[in-house]
Amino acid sequence: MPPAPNPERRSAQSRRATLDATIELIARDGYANVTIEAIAAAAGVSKATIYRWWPSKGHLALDAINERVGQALDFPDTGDIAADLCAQMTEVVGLLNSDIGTVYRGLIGEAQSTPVIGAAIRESVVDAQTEACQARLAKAVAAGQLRTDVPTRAMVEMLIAPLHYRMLLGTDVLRPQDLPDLIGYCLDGLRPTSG
Amino acid sequence: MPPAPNPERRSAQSRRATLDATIELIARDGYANVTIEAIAAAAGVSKATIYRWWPSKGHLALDAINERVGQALDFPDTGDIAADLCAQMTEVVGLLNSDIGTVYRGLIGEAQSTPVIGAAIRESVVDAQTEACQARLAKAVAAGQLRTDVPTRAMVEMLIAPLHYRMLLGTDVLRPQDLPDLIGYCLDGLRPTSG
Amino acid sequence: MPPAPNPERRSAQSRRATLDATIELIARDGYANVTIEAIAAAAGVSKATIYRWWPSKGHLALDAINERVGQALDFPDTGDIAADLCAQMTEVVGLLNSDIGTVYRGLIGEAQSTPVIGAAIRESVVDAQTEACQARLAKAVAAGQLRTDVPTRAMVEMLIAPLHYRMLLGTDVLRPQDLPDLIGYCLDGLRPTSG
Amino acid sequence: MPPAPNPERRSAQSRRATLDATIELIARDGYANVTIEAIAAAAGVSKATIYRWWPSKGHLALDAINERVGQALDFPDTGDIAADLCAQMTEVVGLLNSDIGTVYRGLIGEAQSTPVIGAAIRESVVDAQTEACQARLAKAVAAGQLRTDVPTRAMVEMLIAPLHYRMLLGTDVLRPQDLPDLIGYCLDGLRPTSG
DNA sequence: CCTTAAGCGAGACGGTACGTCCAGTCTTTTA
DNA sequence: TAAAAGACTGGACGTACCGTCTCGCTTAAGG
Repeated sequence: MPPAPNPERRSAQSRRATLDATIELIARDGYANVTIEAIAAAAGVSKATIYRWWPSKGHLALDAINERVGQALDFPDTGDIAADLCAQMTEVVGLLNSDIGTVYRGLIGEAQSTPVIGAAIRESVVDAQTEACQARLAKAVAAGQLRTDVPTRAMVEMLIAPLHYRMLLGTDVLRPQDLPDLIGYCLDGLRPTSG
Repeated sequence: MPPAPNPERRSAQSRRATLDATIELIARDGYANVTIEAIAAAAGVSKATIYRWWPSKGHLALDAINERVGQALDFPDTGDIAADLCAQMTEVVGLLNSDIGTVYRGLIGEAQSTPVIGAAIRESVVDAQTEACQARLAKAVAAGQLRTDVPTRAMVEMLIAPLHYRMLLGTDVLRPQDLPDLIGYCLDGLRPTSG
Repeated sequence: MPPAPNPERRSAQSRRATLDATIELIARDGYANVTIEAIAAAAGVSKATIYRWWPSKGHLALDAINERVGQALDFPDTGDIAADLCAQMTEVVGLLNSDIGTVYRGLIGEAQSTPVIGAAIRESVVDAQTEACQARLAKAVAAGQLRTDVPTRAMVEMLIAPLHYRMLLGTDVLRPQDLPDLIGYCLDGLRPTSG
Repeated sequence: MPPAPNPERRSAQSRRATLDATIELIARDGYANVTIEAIAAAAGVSKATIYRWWPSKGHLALDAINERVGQALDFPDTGDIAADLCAQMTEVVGLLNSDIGTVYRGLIGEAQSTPVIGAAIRESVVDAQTEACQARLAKAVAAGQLRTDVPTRAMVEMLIAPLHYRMLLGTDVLRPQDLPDLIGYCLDGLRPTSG
């Protein structure tokens, strides 16, 4: 095992170039068709430098995504749960239809054979989003806008799963304008019965 | 290009051994960690024979799945749409939790970087299932049990997407006993408003 | 450990091209400056093929030499020991001043840090030459032309060592016309004392 | 090109540690198996410091040898040429059988592919020894103990070459007790013919 | 005393080659 | 004539050093 490198001496420029090249190449050629060597060449960086800071292509790609998305994608709270969900999910759909989305798709592909990557995706992406969404839904439940007998986690999955399904298995990408209907159908089943 | 081989002279035994080894190895080691060479060795078959009959690991794995699942998984029609959906989806969940599921997961992973495989999965697996489900839902719509203003395709996705989401991104596999609730929440939003 | 390859199926053409490229490149660039990758590229052969048949650059280079020199370099026997030695050693000097000599030098260099190569050189080159020379000298001893109290092995080294010394440590290569004097000085000390 | 470093400010301690580590590591692992990085680590010195003062591993190793051997190894002059040669060469053999010898062997190996090192070895080691030996032999010639028609340079090579030959190509190291015979055979051919 | 300029350790960097592995093609032999 | 066996080219893998570089730290000299 090599001694852990010292992050303080890390070259910011190499880091930047590597992360950028990662996203650019994966967006162009597809996750599995991109090699670490190609990333190194495109970034003008040596392979050793990449391996010094990232243990695998998966970790590198995930890092690249997280860095781009930041801690963004917070849920608004206007009181109108349908509108708020729609606003936030529209942003998500925008991301998924961008280069980031292509990288994300590839990463989920990788995760099917590399459990470590699956765990890392959950930890740094999925869980954060899920919890934020659950929080917003919980407020709606408290406000009497949603049923109390459905766990918010189940609600989240009902809303989010179709996005992933379309991205991973569909031909046509999910368009932002499809969101209101989709959300509507879900909420219809999640509202308290008036009787 | 070599002349297309004559399927009539094909060795049934080699085919069997190859398909079986494919599923066994992928179930054990994960899709991406299995090489064609390993499959050939495990099946006691030569690499050339595999390449003669399948253009890629993806096509081979897909073939192996289809052969196991057959044209099964038809939807029953007892008149009770919730019960019928639950019965069929229980079978699907059973498959996804078996070796077949592992191969299917890996295949969807592959599809993220190999569009041909994505198309092949849709053609031979997804579309058939979707259409069968749509047909059963259409009957329920006609019987006045479901709303007429929601496309059956959208209904199908609401039901099926969470299964895939859990399989591809979850830690805990979806258990059969979770199905009734899941289906219930969906149908609650899909039933005609009584007023 | 990979299964031993089957020599009968070996590609004669790849073997030829590899051995030729080895000698050519080493003669041009010097032993240590030649990489296996460069040999592979120059020979139009893949690295894997080289590693399949030779365990290291040293073994490859030694093979290349042996193949060129063959079992040649036998000692003549005209009855005149001085003339016979001179004739044979002239041939040796010719070889050492050719491409083969450059490879041989490099190989001896390698042997200084890689005992396996040293042993292989001795086994396939040095010992054969030494024994042939000893045999010729033994005849001269039996014929009363050389002292009986000096081991033939010591005689061989007295004759052969200066060639190596000049090759490995000298600036000016040893010229064929220097041989008669060199041999003469040695034999002067090795003839029976007439008194 | 960086400005030449100022030797007056050089750290004597770093120099010592580097030279010692060089000999120790090469004696243990063999010349070619020792990296500059390993020397730096073993000496507790940074790579840059080594590169600041020595242009290559070869120059470093040669420096290490010279520093150990000093200007020693002068030829005695008791009047008995055989005894004097034997005395001095015994010392040489002692050195060659020590750690220094291992380094020297490796260095000669390096010289086969790096002409600069060959020249440096000749300049700082071989030539000095040769000249000293020639000087002693010249005295013997003048004293009528050796032939006048053989260049002293040729005499030196006859004596010295077998030592190198054994060191570079032999299995068994040359033992000190072998020296008298070896020298005897040579001198037998180099003495004036009494008739 | 205080600054400055060098040598120094540490170690990150762009490269190059390593020896291994597998993809996908091809040839030879067996049934 | 399909299939088994397996050698072949090609190319990426992840590792190890190369020789260069930039960083702070120490240390001695000169103002």
